[in-house]
Amino acid sequence: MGLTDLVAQFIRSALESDQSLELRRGELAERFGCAPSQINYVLSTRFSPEQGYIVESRRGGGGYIRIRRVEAGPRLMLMHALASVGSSIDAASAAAVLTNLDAAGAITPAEGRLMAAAMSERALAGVPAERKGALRAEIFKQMLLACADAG
Amino acid sequence: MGLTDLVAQFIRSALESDQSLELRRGELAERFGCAPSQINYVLSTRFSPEQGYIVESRRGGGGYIRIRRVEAGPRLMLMHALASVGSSIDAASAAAVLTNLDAAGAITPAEGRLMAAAMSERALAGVPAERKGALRAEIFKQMLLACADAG
DNA sequence: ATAATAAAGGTCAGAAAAGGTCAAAGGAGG
DNA sequence: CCTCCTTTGACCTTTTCTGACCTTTATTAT
Repeated sequence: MGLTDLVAQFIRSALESDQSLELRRGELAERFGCAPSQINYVLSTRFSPEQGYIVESRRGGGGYIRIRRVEAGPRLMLMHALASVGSSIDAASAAAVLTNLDAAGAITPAEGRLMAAAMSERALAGVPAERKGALRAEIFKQMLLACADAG
Repeated sequence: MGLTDLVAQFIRSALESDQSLELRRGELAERFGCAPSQINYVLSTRFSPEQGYIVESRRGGGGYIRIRRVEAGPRLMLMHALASVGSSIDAASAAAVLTNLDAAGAITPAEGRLMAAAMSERALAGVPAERKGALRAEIFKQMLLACADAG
């Protein structure tokens, strides 16, 4: 497992016991023997708002980084997801939304994988680049509606 | 025996002891003294979904290729369905396939609805008629693969 | 008070480390 | 010779990681 995933795992497990966690970028970097900016990379790729996290920070002496997990009810999350899709979306963002929905229990892991597959670059290869995002959004919305229907 | 079959043999025997195997494309290529892209050729001609294998990969630092054999049962049925889809399919035929899979217990009703929604006329509105069938087939196959992936 | 200094964290470009694609050359068999 | 399967190489995309440089905040010296 790469450094990024190690750090991400460390943070996730810390978030399991406490619902919000505060840390020092420098300390964490030192603990994992990496460049401090690596921590920013982990945060931006693994703890984005789309994935259901809020990250706040403060610079200067006594600075810190605070990470919080945000969760709403399943129903609300589905609606919120539907609204957030808009008229175009890329595969990575869609996957992040799905991760979030799964974590909140709004969809099952199997449903998440299914939807991700339907919208993957692979599935939509052959669609002109300029139309891909819009098509993905349309498919996504139809699937989310089907989910909301079932639930 | 050609290179392709040698590599295929190597992978198959590794899959005999372990049900899933993870490897580095570069390493394998080096071991067999061939171009890395040769590995892709082996995988696509000898370890396709139609042949009962699921291949996943990841690029970038720490990247890998994972190969899994699908055993008999519902999963294999999904693979067969996948093989039957072909390069183009209309919504009605897709629905028929889904009905069969559901009846056979290979997918849940919820998964069926989800897939149907992803391939619905509604979702694919805006796609030129002459491309719609091919796109639906591609999406369908990716979704079936994702289903087989689960578990 | 003000100015300098120290102590955080932020950004971004670029190198490095994988794997992917595709067209074209090579070979074996009919 | 012709066709199909193999094999390669050039070029591409994705993901990770680092280092140089920047901004913000707190503390300390004048």
